[in-house]
Formats: sequence, C-alpha cells, structure tokens
Amino acid sequence: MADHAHHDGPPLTRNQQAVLAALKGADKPLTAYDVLGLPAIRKAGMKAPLTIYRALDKLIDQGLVHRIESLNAFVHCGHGPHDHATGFLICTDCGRTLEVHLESCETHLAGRAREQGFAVDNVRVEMTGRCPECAARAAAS
Amino acid sequence: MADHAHHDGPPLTRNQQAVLAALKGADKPLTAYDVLGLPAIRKAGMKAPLTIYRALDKLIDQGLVHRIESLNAFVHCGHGPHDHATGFLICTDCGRTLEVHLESCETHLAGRAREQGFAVDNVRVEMTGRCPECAARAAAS
DNA sequence: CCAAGAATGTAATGATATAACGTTTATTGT
DNA sequence: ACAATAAACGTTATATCATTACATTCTTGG
Ligand SMILES: [Zn+2]
Ligand SMILES: [Zn+2]
Ligand SMILES: [Zn+2]
Ligand SMILES: [Zn+2]
Repeated sequence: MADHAHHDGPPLTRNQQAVLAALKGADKPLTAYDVLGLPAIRKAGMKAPLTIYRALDKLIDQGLVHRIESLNAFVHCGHGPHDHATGFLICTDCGRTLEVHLESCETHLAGRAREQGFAVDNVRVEMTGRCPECAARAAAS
Repeated sequence: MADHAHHDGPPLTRNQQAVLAALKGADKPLTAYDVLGLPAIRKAGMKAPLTIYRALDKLIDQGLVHRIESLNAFVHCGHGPHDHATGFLICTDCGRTLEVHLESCETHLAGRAREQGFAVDNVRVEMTGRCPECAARAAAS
C-alpha cells in the first residue's frame, strides 16, 4: 500500500511519520521529550524539542494523535476521525491509558454548558483510576 | 466571625489565606506565577514559586481551589465540598471559567469506564468555547 | 520546657513549550 | 520547465511551569 489505508488528510512528512510511529510503538502516552529521546527519532535526524512539537501539532490536527492534558503527554489514536468527544482512562499505577467514546454523554455535558449560555466547541474528559490489570494485581497482594 | 463560616478543615495559614484571597479576587484562573506576581502576595512576604505551590496544594486538598489542567492554572471554588465531579467551561475569548456540576453525567462517565474494567477514582471535565458575554460580543460585530 | 510534626525560606534545578529567524522543500499557476 | 508561493524544517535562545534538597521556624501535645 502506498499510504495508510484509512486517513485521508495530506500525506505525512518524514518527521510526522517518525513521531507517529514512536507513539504507535509506545504502550503509554509519551511526552514530547520522551519522543525526542528515542533512538529512532535521533536516527531520523530530529534533535530539537520544536521539531517534535511541530510534528505533534500536525498529527493532532489530523486526529491521529491526542494530547492528554493532565499528563502533558501524547498518545496515538487508531479510532479514525471522531464524530464525538472522547475520554481517557488514565491508570495511576502503570500509566497506560484507554480511550473511550462519549456519544450520548457528550450531549449531556454540552447541555450543562448550554444551560449557562455557553457555546461549547470542545469537550475533554480525563478519568484517573486503576486499569483492569493493575486492579487485579492490587487485589492479589 | 473568627474563621470562615462554612469549611471545616484545619485553619488556613497566613500563606494559604493570602493565596486563596488572590484567587478569590481574580476574575479568571491564575497560574502559580501569576499569583506570585501580585503585589498583595509580595507584601505577604511570599517570593518563591514553591511557596505558592505549597499553599495551592493544601487549598486543593481542602477543596477550596481547583486546578484547570489545560491551562496550568488555579481557580477558587465557592461551592463547598463536592459530592460529585465538576466540569469547567473555559472561554477561549476572555479566559474566564465557569464551574458546572455533573451529578447525573458522572454516573454515565464512570459507567463507560467500568465497561472497560476500569476502577475510576477521579473524573475531570474541561470544555472550551465562548461564554455568554463573548458570544454576544462576537454576534454584534 | 521539650519533642515531634507541619509549615516555611532559600537556592538550585528539572520539565514543558514557544519565539525568532533563516533555509530548504513541496505545490501551484503559467 | 520556471517562477511564485506556501509549508515544513533547522537552529538557537528563551519563556513558562514545577520540584528537589536542605536548613530553619512555628505549632502543638505531653
Ligand atoms: Zn481518538
Ligand atoms: Zn494500570
Ligand atoms: Zn468546585
Ligand atoms: Zn468570554
């Protein structure tokens, strides 16, 4: 395949591909400086924070990456273009995250905002707790 | 009144009172360095970032202040102890925020997490958009 | 008073993000 | 193909947000 199967936006540049691959390969969100420190990234010739941030900005614009505000970190998204707001479940033990969709809940949230006369254009939800694996491990001890 | 009417936690120290007063007096969230820069704060003898962060930590513990993750900023909360998760409406024009309560929606959100086997202990919601004033001003132009 | 714990002061540093400016590379119209 | 334009990139410096380490002072219960 010439380019990626789904995903229609403009083709990714070399830097953008490298950063996206880094996030895909990680099992948890990475900070920009985490990405910068990866051998594959240095090998691609990227050596300044700004280089990483620029690639991340484009990837976020295209919906391929999400930013987790409470971690100052970035995570790959394979769920295609989002019609609805999404939420993140952040494990406080292992640091891994899970993305959840908020179809119906989004309506409810935005409704609360409208009650106040507020015109919402973006909804972010982040929930911390324990992932199934860490909850099980904690129960066993 | 000797101490604050509602609010039962330990009495606030001088530093904590100064920081809380600063946030109460602001019409939008302030960063720690915003607080540090206020004349009233300097007058109170506080001159290092750590001093501000320490006070903020205690105020957050006591539920008197919330942190807005996507702004790295802090805002006073006058709604007393929270039984439920709260959300913040953040105006992208003027920077002011509004706090909303999420009684019923919280159940829904946490439900999504439980479907994934995730045990939630904290829910954060931040919504950006335009506040009533800024929406009206934009419409007028 | 005295010991223990909490809060504070002070300095240095770590971690995250952007500004400014010039160069290179890709796209578009002719 | 060529020039004009726009997008991406490189490089350096700097801005912004947050914590570590350690000494000192304040508060509180015995
Ligand atoms: Zn997604
Ligand atoms: Zn976990
Ligand atoms: Zn509140
Ligand atoms: Zn506004």
